[in-house]
Amino acid sequence: MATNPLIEIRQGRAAKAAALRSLGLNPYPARSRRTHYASPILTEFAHHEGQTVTVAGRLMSWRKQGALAFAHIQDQTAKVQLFLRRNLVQPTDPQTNRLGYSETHLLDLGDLVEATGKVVKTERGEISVLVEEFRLLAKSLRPLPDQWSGLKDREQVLRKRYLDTILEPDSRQRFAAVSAMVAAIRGFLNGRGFLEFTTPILQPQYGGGTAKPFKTHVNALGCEMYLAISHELYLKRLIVAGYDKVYTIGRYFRNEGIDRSHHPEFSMVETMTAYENYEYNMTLIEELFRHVAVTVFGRTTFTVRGHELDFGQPWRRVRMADAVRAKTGVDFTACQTAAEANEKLAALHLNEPQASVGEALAKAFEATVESDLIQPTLVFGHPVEISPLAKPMAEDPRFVERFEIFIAGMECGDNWSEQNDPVHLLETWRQAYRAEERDAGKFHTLDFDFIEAL
RNA sequence: GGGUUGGUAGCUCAGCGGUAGAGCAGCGGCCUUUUAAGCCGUUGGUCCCGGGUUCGAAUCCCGGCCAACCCA
Repeated sequence: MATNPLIEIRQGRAAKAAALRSLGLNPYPARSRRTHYASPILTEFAHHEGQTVTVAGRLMSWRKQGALAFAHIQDQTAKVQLFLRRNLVQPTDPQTNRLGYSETHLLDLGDLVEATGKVVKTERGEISVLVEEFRLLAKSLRPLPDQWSGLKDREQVLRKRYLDTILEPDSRQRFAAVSAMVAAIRGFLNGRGFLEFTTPILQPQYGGGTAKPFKTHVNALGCEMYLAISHELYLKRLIVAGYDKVYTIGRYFRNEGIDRSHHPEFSMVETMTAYENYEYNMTLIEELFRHVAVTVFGRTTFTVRGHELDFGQPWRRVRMADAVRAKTGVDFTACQTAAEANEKLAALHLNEPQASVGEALAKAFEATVESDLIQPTLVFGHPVEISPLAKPMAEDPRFVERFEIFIAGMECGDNWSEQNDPVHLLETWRQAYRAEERDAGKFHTLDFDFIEAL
C-alpha cells in the first residue's frame, strides 16, 4: 500500500516526540526562560560579548559536524546562530527538561527551542550563542516549506500567512508595521484631545453606507441583527452625547465582492469633531499621515507601485468639478438636466446614463481623473446626489462640504461636514428609501433612533 | 463577469504520446569552525477531478473544480 510522504514525515516527528517523553523530557513545556531577543545581541555585540544569555525561537537550520553543530534560530526580531560543542552542552536532564548533545537527532527544523550560553564570535566571524543548556520548547510535526526557494504558491502565501511570515522577514515586518501604524494613529489623535470609543459591530439596523450587510441572529433577543457596514451613526450619537472629538478604529463588514482592494472584513479609522467643518479635517488628515509616516518609518517619502510619493509636502486640494473640467474640458456645473449631462458623458465614451447631473459628474470623475491622482490629493465639493449625509456648500447647494483622499490613484478616505438637521436628514432618507425600494437588490433602512437623537 | 497562465513528491520545479524525474526537506551512515542546506547512500507519487481519443495518456480532446495575475 502506498504511503503518503507527508504522513510519514509526521509520524517520524511524532515518534521523536515519543522518544523524548521516554527520556523523561516534555516536548511541550509550559515555560521558557528567554532573557534576550536575537536582534540586540547582533547589533550590540560589544555590549553582550561573553555575557550569558538565553535565546528562544524557531529552529531554521542545523549543520552538524561530528562533535560540533551550528544552528540558526529565528525569533520575532532576527536569526541568531547557535554554536554547539558536544563537550560543552549539558547532558539530558528530565528535572530541568534539558536536552543533551547526543539527543539532538530528535530535533527537527521548525521546532521551537531555547538555548543558554555565552555570546561569542566563531572563527568565521559570526556572532553566536555558545550553547551550554539546550531545551525543546515545542515539537513541530509538519515540515517547513523549502527555505532556499521559499513559499512560491501564492495561494499558500495568502491562506497560510504564518508560513509566509516564518520564511519571509519582509512579510513579518510588514504586519508589525501595521501594528505600529495603528499605535501611531492612536497617539496622534489622543494627543489632539480625541477620545477613542468602541462602537457596536452588532447593529439592529445598518446605516452610514449603501453596502450589503451580513445578517446574524441574536438568540437572547430573538431578533435579527447586522454586522456593522459603518460606524458613523454611532460616532454621531457620541457627538450628540456631548463629546466633541471622538474616534473609533472599527471593523467593517460588507457582504460584497472580493478582490485585491476589497475585503468583506476590513478596518478603518473614523473620527468626528464637533464645532468644526470639513476644512478642519483636511488639515487633520494631512497631519495624521505625516505623523504616522515619521513615527513609524522615520521619513515622508515612499515608493508605491513605482511612484515616488511625498507626504511631507502640502497636499493638493481640488474641487471635483474643476478636476473633471481640467482633464476633459467638460463643465458639468453648466448642465441643467440629467439628459444634458448624459450627453456630455457619452461624448467622453461613457455610455451609462446617470439619473442626475451630480451622478454624471461623479461618474466622469471616477472614470477620467481618479487614476491620475498619484501624489496625495484632497478632492472636495462632491455632488449632493451622492452625499446624503453631508451638508450642502453655502455658495452652491448642488455640492456638499465633503472630500475624498486619493493616493497612488486609489481612494483612501472620505470625509464631510455632517448633516445635523434632523428634519432635512429624515426627508433625504425617506426619498432614498423609496428610490431604492424600486431598485431590487439594494437595501437601506431608516434609523429613527438616530433621527430622534439628533 | 471577461481574458491570460497554471495545478506533477512536504517545498521549488522539469518532463508535454512509449517504464514518473531533479534539487532541497525526510531517513541511514561519516565527520571538532559551519553559513547555498558538509560528504556518501537511500525512501518517497490519486501527475487536481470526471469522461473521451489511442495498442498505450502526466502529456492530446471535452467538461468540471481550484488558484494566481490582468481587465471590467
